[in-house]
Amino acid sequence: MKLSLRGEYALRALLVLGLNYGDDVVRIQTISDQQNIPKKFLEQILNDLKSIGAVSSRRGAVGGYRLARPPQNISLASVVRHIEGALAPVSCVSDRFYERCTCPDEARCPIRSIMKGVREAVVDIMEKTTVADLCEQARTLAQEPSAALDFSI
Amino acid sequence: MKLSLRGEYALRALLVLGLNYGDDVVRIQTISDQQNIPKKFLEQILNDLKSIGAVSSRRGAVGGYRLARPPQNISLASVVRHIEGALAPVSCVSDRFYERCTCPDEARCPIRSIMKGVREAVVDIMEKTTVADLCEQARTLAQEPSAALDFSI
DNA sequence: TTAAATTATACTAGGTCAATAGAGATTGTA
DNA sequence: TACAATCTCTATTGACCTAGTATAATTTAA
Repeated sequence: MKLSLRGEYALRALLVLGLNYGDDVVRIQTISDQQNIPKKFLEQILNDLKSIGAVSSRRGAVGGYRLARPPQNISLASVVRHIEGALAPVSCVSDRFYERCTCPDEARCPIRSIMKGVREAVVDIMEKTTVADLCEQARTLAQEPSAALDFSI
Repeated sequence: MKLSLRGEYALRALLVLGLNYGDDVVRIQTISDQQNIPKKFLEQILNDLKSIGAVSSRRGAVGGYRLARPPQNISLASVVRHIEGALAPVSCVSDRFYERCTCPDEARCPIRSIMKGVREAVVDIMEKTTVADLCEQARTLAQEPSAALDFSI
């Protein structure tokens, strides 16, 4: 049920780009340093994010990456789906990655009906959360005195 | 974000055993046939489920498996956690499989706070759903005329 | 022209997944 | 007792995936 490191890195990179939205491009090296992500690996990931139009890049001496769309327009669901595949725990309840499973009768499978619920809960959150929400949350947390954080959940 | 086949098979096997709860033991072969699960693979899985006290077995000529506890006492969460590991999408929000991640400041990580929500939603469902619920749902769906199923969701 | 950056492709070590294989232990029954 | 049916246990396999690393090419500003 876990996200790969690749997916996690993608979100963290988008967060950095989101916080710099409107400014100049951000170098891979900068993101790599700030977020402790191996640079060469990050290159691949950012390049990959171009194909869904989440980021765009400028090459050359003062090159780097920026968000290709406003941050409130990039949902976590779209990013994770592209990098990880289905959000659903089993592919027989996935909307865009549907695959028939080997159970005797899909329509009467009780596991399937439970998993539909799980999928819906996950999709709900990931679909409505955007890079803009991440940025807003980051700014809020940054102002919080560190003492208060110890008591959160 | 997906369950492995191993985990799916485990749930399907438990469903069969749940539907036979109170009766005699069920042979691996029977479960394998009913659910289209490779027999040798299923052997491993069932054996594994013994270690969390979900099932027990009888060896020998009329051997087989049965639930070791009442079905309402076996949560999907306990099974999936044992077979797959964390229910959380990132290990820094996992309760029993916690691992620090590489982000610069965990306490102020906005991705983390979103993922906490995802984890909670998943855990909520998986924790409160038991093998008994699967069985009940299976019986309900079995009575449903097939025409009605086409219109579900 | 040079340095700094992205782009592209290929490679790799290690791990996981989904089995399969085969020998062994246990038990009911003829 | 012999035997057949069953679970038990360990090992192995091939395919694929993960998390990178390596290298060379291309683009661009100064």
